[in-house]
Amino acid sequence: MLDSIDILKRNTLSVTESRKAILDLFIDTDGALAHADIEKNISNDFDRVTVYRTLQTFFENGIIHQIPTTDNTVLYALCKDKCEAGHHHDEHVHFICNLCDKTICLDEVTVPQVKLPKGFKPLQKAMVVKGICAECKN
Amino acid sequence: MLDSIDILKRNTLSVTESRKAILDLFIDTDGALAHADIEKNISNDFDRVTVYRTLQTFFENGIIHQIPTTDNTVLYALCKDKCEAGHHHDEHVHFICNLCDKTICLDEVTVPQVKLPKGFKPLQKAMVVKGICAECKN
DNA sequence: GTAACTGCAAAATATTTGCATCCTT
DNA sequence: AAGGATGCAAATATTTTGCAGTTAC
Repeated sequence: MLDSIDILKRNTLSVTESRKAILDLFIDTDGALAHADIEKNISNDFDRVTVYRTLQTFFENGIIHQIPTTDNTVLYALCKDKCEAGHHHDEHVHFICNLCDKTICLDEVTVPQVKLPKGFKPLQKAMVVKGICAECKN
Repeated sequence: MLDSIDILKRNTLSVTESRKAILDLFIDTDGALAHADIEKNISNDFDRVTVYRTLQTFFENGIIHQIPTTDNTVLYALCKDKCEAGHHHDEHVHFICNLCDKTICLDEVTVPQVKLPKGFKPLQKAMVVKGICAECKN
């Protein structure tokens, strides 16, 4: 089981209330979170600025990764063990449900290779699929 | 050759200075534009609000499509002929160059199929590849 | 002439920065 | 004790909304 304190220590980050709370929220959430989601769902009230800085720190340390969106937000989701700072292994597909609006990391589904035109050198790739998730299908 | 007036008429939108200018900018740009890019590069000065509303209108009419990003912006790019309002055929790969920072529509590269876990129903998909573009490669 | 588009003003929202204080190690 | 993290205040930036005047058809 994932433990927020473990994760922080493993990344040599000091263990503070806000970091624990935000990390716990990620652990408890089966999906991605935007800044606004965190503000809305966090138990204790932390300063908005703290949330920004915490997300930034987590991202820089490879604890969370970003998911591209088309709505002026950035979504973040927990990285799996293989992620490291600066070298994310988050090339899995992300699924956004049109009904429940959740964004789910399909960790087991890797982004397929794609043949690019001559001269293009791919370094990272991201894939986002929208549709109906397994929960809402029922 | 693409003509802004044609495009507007084809979509039964009235032909105004701002719409022509913004559309011309898209036509002249080999790549995607964010709201900020438009404000920066447009010749005449249009109100910021007009740019927002124009992008919205173009998007709703299927003239431009959105490209997901991880930086609190939305990128827009011209749709090819096959795009129609409400039913975009923009499932091509987008390439973001780490050097020149341009976002390029690889119209000829379609987003590959991907096998999702049981129960997930895909409706749309997007793929963004980062790396070095053919221009910067040299 | 009429409907639609634009610009302006202003409100609402989101993000960043500096600094003093507090907390973790 | 020292460095780093937080909260507050404030500056900056972004997006939305309402309304009056203007323009396209």
